[in-house]
Order: sequence, then C-alpha cells, then structure tokens
Amino acid sequence: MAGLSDIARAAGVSVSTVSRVLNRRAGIKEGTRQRVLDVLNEMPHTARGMEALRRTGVIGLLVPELSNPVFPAFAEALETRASRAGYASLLCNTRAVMSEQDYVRMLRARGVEAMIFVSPAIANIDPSAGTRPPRGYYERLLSEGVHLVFVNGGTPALEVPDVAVDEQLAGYTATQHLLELGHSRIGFVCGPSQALPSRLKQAGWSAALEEAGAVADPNLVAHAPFGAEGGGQAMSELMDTARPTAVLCSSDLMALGAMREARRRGVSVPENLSVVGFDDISLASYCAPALTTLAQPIEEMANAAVDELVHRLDPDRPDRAPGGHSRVFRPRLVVRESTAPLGTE
Amino acid sequence: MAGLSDIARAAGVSVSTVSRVLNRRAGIKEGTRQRVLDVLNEMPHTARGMEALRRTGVIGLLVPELSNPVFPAFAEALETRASRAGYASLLCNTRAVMSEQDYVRMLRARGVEAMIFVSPAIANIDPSAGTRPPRGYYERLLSEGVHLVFVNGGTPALEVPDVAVDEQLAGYTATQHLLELGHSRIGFVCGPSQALPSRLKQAGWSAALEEAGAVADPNLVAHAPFGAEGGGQAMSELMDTARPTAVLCSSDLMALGAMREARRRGVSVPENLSVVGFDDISLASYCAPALTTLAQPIEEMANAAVDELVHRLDPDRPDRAPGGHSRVFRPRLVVRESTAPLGTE
DNA sequence: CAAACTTGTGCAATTTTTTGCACAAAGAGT
DNA sequence: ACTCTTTGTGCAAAAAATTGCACAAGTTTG
Repeated sequence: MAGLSDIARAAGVSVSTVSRVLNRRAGIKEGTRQRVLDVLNEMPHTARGMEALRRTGVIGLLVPELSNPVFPAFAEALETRASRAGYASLLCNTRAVMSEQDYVRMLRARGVEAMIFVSPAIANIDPSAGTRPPRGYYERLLSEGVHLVFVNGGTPALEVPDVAVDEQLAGYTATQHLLELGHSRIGFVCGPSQALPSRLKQAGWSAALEEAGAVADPNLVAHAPFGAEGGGQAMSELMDTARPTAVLCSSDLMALGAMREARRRGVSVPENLSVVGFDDISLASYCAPALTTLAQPIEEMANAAVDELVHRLDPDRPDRAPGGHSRVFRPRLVVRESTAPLGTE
Repeated sequence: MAGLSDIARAAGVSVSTVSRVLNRRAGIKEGTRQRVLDVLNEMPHTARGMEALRRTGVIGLLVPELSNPVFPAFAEALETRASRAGYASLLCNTRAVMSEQDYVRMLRARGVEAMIFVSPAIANIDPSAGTRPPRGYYERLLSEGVHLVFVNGGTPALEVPDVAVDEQLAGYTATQHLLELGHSRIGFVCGPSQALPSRLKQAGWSAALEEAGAVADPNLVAHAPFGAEGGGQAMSELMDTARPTAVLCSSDLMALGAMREARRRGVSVPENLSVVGFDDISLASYCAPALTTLAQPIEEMANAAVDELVHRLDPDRPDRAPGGHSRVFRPRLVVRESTAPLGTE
C-alpha cells in the first residue's frame, strides 16, 4: 500500500506537501496540487484519507419526483450520456421525505464530483414558501469544487450553466396551434401557481391570445397539483365555469387526467375538446386519442447538460465544445389525435 | 477533532483495539467491535479512515430500467419507506451502459450499507447469456457485511430475503378472467423468452387453459422485447397468425403497445379484443379504454422489502417483525374497460 | 533597484496510527 | 484438574502523517 512518501517521491515533492494537498490546506500552488492529485489517481491502492480527494467518476442526478415519466426519461438520458463519458450516476428523488438539501449533503459526503439538478428547488419554488434552499447554498457547493448544472430551472443569479426548454414558447406554440384550428376559448390546465415553468407557459398562452386579439381571461386558467389527478381536477373546474373548447396543459400527465375527466363527462376528445400536453412522454403516443403535445428535446438537453459538465470536469478532454453557459431549447409541436378544428360542438 | 485515543477512552478499550476495528482486522470480539463503532457514530467529527466504517445511513436501490413506470414506482415507494426509517436511498439504473456489477462496486465504494435489487440480473437473465454476475458474486457482498434484499427475483440458491409477486398466479388469474368472459383463443403478448417472470406468467396461462380443457397452443404466445414497442410487435404477430380474441400481456407497457396496434388495425378494444395487462402502473387507469390489469401491490412489497432490511440493519429496533425470508404477494385483478365478454366478433 | 511582503515548499519535531509481541481469559481434549 | 489451543486485548516500538518554522523565489512598493 502506498503512503505519503511514495506519492511524494512520484510527484517530486516533499511528504508535507502531499499531506497538505490531502487535507485541502491553503498555500499550495495549483500546479503542484494538480501534480500530486494526478499521481494519486494513478496509484492503485492508497491509504485512508486520500480516498476523498481521489477522482471518483461519480455524478449525482437530482430529480424532483419519479411519478411523472419525464423525470425518469431525463434521468435515463442523462445517465446514458454520462456513462458514455465514463461517469457513473446516482439518482436522487428530492421531493420525497428527504429534501434536495439532504441529498446534496449526502452525495457530497459520498464523494460525488458533480451534480445535475433537474427542475431544482431554487428556481421552481416560490421564495415565500420557505422550503427553498437558503441563499448561498449552491455557491457553497461551487466553492467546494462540486460542479453543477441545472436542467429546466437555471437562474441568472448563479454562475451555473443551465439547459432548459423555452417554456414560454411552449405555451405560445400550443396556444397558436389551437388558435389556428379555430379555437378561441382556450383554457389552461395549469400546475400550482408558484411553479415557475407553469407561470412561463401561462405567459406564452396570454401572449398568443393577445396577439390574436383575444383576451387572456384569468378564469380560463385552473390551478391544481401536478399529476394526472390534478389535471382532472383543473379540467373539471374549467368545464364547470369557463367551458373552453380547447385546453393546454402544464404536462402530459395533467393532460391525461384532463382527458379522462372529459371522457367521464361524456365530452369527446378531440371532437368537442382539443387537448395539448407538454413533455411528450413516451406514453403520449400510446393513449387514445394519441396526445398532441409540445415535446421537450429530452435527449438533446440531457446530452448538452452532461457535455457541459464533462467539459468542466475534464477541461483537457478533446470532446465537443461547450455551448456556453445557458442553452435554451425549442419545444417541438407534435400533432397527434387530441386536437382538431373547432367543430359544431 | 477526535482521534483514536479519544475513541478508545470513550469505548473503554486501548488505542490499538480501535485501530484494529477501523482497519477491519480480524481478532476483535463482536461486542467490542460494536462498542467502538457505536462510540464512533456518536462522535461528531472524527479523523480520516474512520469515515468508511461509520454508519452512513445510505442504501442502494437497483432497478433494471426507468422507461417502464413500474420501476420508478417501486423506486419511489422503496425510497419513501426507507427515508421514514432514516435511510437515504441512491437509485441506480442497471441495464444501461453500466451493468449491475459496475453499480454494485461503485455503491460499495461509496459506503452504502445495504442494497435492494428490483428484478436483479441473477434471477432474470438466462444463465447462458453470460451477462449474469458470476457465481459467488452476491455471496461476496453478503460476506462483506452488505445486506441485500431482492424484489421480484429472489433465488433459493442464496441466503437473501426476497419479496415478490406471484407471477404464475398473475398469469393464471388473468387467463381465468378472460375464460370467464367466454374467451377461448387467449393469446399471450410475452416478453423475451429468457425472462423468468414472463416464463412464470406463461406457466400460469397454460395451467388455466388446460384446467379449462383447452390447449395451450404455443402459437398463441408471441415474444418481443419489453416495452410498448415490443407489445405492438407481438400483438401484430398474433393477429397475423393465431388471431386471439383476448390477450394477456407481460406488462402494462406491452399492453398499451398491443392496444395501439389493435387500434391501428381497426380492431376495437374491448369489443373485438380483450386485453389484460400486468403491473397496474398509474397510467393504466388514464388510458382509453382504461386497462384491466393485474396489480402488483407495489407499496406493500416495497414496505416489506425495506422493513426486512431495516430489521437486519438495526436488529434492536422495536419495529415490526420481519415476515420471514421469502414473502410472496398475490397480484390483484383490477377490472377496468379493456376486457369484455366475447361478443359476436 | 532594493526593501518589504507574499507565497510555496522542505526540514524536522510532534502527534497520531499501526503492528509485533506478550499475556490473560476461555474452551477443548486428554 | 491440567495442559494446550484459540481468541482477544494491551503495551510499547515502529511507521506514518501533521504542523511549526525557516527559507527560497517571486511580487509589489517606495
């Protein structure tokens, strides 16, 4: 088993320097530090204490939930790209009993080199809710040398690269599509009002409506928890009050719930109600009627996120160039069977 | 920062004993070892080397894939129960680029105390495929003190507790249900032929058929890869050849694929074709027609698995008693809209 | 352009951890 | 009951890691 002295010899420095590197003490030139670390990573079996500094090749993936299939889809896409680059992924489900912060702490202790946050708490929860990580929380991570990337939830306040779909454009495009089909009473089956993505989609919805000379009546927006259940609730509310001829939904899952509610009430889709989802989960094309939706380019986004990370983790890797700090992807309209021209109703 | 001597004092042993415990050397009485470890877990910040032996409160969850929603569902249920018991979960997706073994090695290095395998490679892949972990692989883990539990894929060859649904009963019950509706040409949209769960369901299907005096014609079984895509393929094959009036499927996902294929061919479900799925993923009730299926009691199974683990991890916890090494759960028939009495066709 | 600082590293003293050896306690076999 | 193992622990010597101090090399300032 190699000891400090072996490493010192191999790196051409003194034992004390190695010791200092290992203990993260200040006063070591970056070049020397790097040389020691490199030697460390070569050595097959080294003693205690060193393990933590060693490159682990492990990254953490944090998703808010698993019940909406988009998140497993993101996780799988991220994981695939990461393993191709030689990194193993650990997946954490953050909105369960343990919070995002709990998981971050744990991952940090387990030697994770970087973390990718999908829909991170920082960007998506209302500041007033109080459950958001305290200010400076992500900064601390950054300063500890943990690399971060946000997916769908970046914030300009932080020096963290992020990739995201243009949620507002999604709302706009969906509304536009329905407008073109002749609809005018277009409702929005929306997630909780604090959720930023839903707010952005709503902005797109209003914009399209106003551009078409219509008014974005607040009664046409129904808030409910995310999930199919919530979609049903919001749909039910809309049908009782504003009676839209078409709706867009915050997610495919909500759209599925909305469609079931419509079916329960004997309103047939798309003849009497057009429905547009968001995400394009793989099941969207398997339900009947197949769901028209705005696809997130999940694979491209995942690739971009992982590549950005890898670029920072291994700066001298010849790989693809990073696309810059903040990459926005366009959602793609996938027209299937759940939308149709406004009929005689 | 506490050193060996502090721990030795607190535990009432000599420094050398503590050193030996920390280095996993032989020749330490279990009681003494435990006492040292306990003290270790009390101490707030201890030195290097000790971290690895410290209880981490982290368990690993290994699932074969994420695209079939049952696995995220299991993961979420397991995770919830585990966090209630004070354990954090790390989720790994094992059939991607990295294998189950890669992940196990990595988790081990990251200090997880136990692992729960959902549909582990050992039980579900054909031995001849060669991709299965080598013999003694799980034993080694066990001997290193890592606790294991299998979900849906235990094996009597190993001293590992397992919880599972009765796959054969599922096949039997599904077939029985279709038989009662008057069907006799009952097909099976089956996963890959090496997959054990599919083989067991097939056994249940044959048994029910033979019990009813019918023959289990092998032409009524179509194999295809798991997933909705595969379900469509297998369905297509059956419709071209054996023309069943009803089918059961290896999973809800395959059932969804089968239903879409039927729809594509203008065969309406359930009027001209009854379909039974397996799993009861939450989306099963949201598709049209809502899917009749055999539900795995996911939450109960997850609870049983976690409880069994916790019982072993913390033997003196007052918790619920373990249900024994091997627990089998009955699948529950959930009749919805995708099955109907055999009509005039 | 030198004095005053700052930064980075090695040396050696100090502290901490590991290990060889001895010895006590607990069974096992005459 | 009396060896003879086997097993578990402590003591003290040896090995390894940490740190105070000094000094060299590079930077800034007057």
